[in-house]
Amino acid sequence: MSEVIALFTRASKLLRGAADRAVSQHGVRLGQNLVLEVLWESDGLTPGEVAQRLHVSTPAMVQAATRMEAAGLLTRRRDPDDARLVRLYLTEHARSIREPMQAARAELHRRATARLSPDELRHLRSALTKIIQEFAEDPPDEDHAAEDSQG
Amino acid sequence: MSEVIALFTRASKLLRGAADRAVSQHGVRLGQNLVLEVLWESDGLTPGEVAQRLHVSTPAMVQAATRMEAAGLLTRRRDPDDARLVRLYLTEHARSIREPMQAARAELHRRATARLSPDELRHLRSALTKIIQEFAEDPPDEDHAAEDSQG
DNA sequence: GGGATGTCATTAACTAGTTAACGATAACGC
DNA sequence: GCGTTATCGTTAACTAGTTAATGACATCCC
Repeated sequence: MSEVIALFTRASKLLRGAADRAVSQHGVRLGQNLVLEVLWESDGLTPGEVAQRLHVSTPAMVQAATRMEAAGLLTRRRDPDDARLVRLYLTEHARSIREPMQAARAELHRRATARLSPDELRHLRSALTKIIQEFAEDPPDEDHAAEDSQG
Repeated sequence: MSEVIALFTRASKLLRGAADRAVSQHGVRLGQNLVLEVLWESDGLTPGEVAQRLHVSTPAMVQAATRMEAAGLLTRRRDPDDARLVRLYLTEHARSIREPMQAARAELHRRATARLSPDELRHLRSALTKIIQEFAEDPPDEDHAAEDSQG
């Protein structure tokens, strides 16, 4: 049908597949690397906090944590001050793969934008941001925002 | 991180959620409407054929067919000429919701592109097509292609 | 015509997400 | 201090996708 949403779906799936293959080389599954990226920045978050940052439900994060625990990527520890809370701590191994994983992410980004001119890339970011704004209640994650700044 | 891939993922998820809510009103789940759209056009395809058109695996389509059969949306019938094949036929009910479902899809499209100028929309389609070309072995579904023709 | 090969759908086991229900623990009100 | 309420993580049941293994049926070739 070649309409925007169909193109979007297709591109999204292809990107997802490429990302999965990329991170799999380091024994990590797609989605797990997003958790890693959050915890590399701030270790010891709770499942709920990570879920919120990744825009997924808490149960999804709990299940991911269980798998990642089994894979030796993180450990759960009860918060000593509030026994309702669980805190997620990365293992030494998870910290050790930070560099190569980030290199893989950079390479994926390079490839995704390979056929786009800087101008097209700027347009794309702008369009994506507008779509996000249309559908999100929360504003679209303005770390150092993409708005119209041609970073 | 506000980089293109992150924006992409976020937009994709939001679009997916909006699409799910839209089709749910008609008792259909996300993904099922894609199957419906294929079968509305050509009823009686095999699971493998539908899977190929939707770029999903055959088992995924088989499972979707099972759920859709349980939901009264389609029936399976063995091909009389080749007993390996199963053919999927829509029920009367599935055919009856074609119009409202397509209206919902149009509305979703309208909303997704609400904040984009025609020029931005054209840029977006072009960029998405280029990303698809970068990652797909198959060319990106050229029904009446989006390439650079400013339809 | 009958055995090797190919082509289907299906099942199994998995990742990954959802909502709803549950259970433990804090925190608040009195 | 103790019951109610709120806040966590977890589990359960589901949709939706993947790859790998099965099994039924065609086809090819001899």
